[in-house]
Amino acid sequence: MSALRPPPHHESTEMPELPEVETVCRTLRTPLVGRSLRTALVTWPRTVEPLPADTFVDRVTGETVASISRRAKLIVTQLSSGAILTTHLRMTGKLLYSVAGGNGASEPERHLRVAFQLDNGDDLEFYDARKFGRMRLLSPDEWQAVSDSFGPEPLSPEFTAEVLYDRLQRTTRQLKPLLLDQAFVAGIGNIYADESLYLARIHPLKPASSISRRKAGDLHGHIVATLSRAIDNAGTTLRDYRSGLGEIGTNRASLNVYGAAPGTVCKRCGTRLKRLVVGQRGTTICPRCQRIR
DNA sequence: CACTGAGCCTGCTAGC
DNA sequence: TGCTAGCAGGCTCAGT
Repeated sequence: MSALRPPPHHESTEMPELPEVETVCRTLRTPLVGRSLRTALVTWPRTVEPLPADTFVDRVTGETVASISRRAKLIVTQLSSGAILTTHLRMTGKLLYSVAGGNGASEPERHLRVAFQLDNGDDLEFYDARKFGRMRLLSPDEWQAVSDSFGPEPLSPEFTAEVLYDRLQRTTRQLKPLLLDQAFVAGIGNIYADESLYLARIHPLKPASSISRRKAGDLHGHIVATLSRAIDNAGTTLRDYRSGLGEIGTNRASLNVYGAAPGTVCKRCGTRLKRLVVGQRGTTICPRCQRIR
């Protein structure tokens, strides 16, 4: 048993969350809308399941991209036939536009899972080292059901402090796993959950229903501000994340706790940050600013 | 209902 | 230097 040995430090990797996915959508919109898909190639069939790869290819070939938008962490590509192509990057997925001939931002070819050639000769390529990412082709009804399964968009007008407070009142679940639950609020992942809780000075294990109206207001403000700032900075790149054009995001400099090296101290009070596991996910807090009670 | 753990995957790294 | 065990994590599903 080596339980007494200090846990090894693994450099954190970012996973695309709302700001990163939003950035991918924005960068792909201009080059992609109006283009048609001349060919499609699936090199890892599970990426497009439950459809068989050949069915996916048949259905998508010849389609034209009508629009690109984001819902939760999904890139939503509306196709001219009415079908909807959703892309979830999960951990290491990258959806990259690459100009004819050029390799998709020098990604290793062995990580290519799905590729589309466009009618102008350019390519749209889905790379994913870990193979957790998914592309799904849905009917409008299926898409509606998926979209309805998500909670409110945190940057939409409907997500007010009062709405958040009301939703928090209805459950005793721990705050952090709740924020990560896409049915509670859409698009938040490990980075922005930790950052928002830190800024609002709330312990990640606090029961949701114990949050006061005032604290809920703080949390709401910090969620909105944190996500907005990250979008302004084109997302957070620690290692893998890239925009649709292969660019890194610069939001890393704005992070307070996520990915902090061991020994890092709180910017507010100088206390050594603490790493814990909440809901099976690495979590960094300031033990002084974020008290259970 | 709230929570836990397994499974999906492979790149990376600590530790030998 | 070279090898390997184990960690990283969004999401789904099964079990308590």
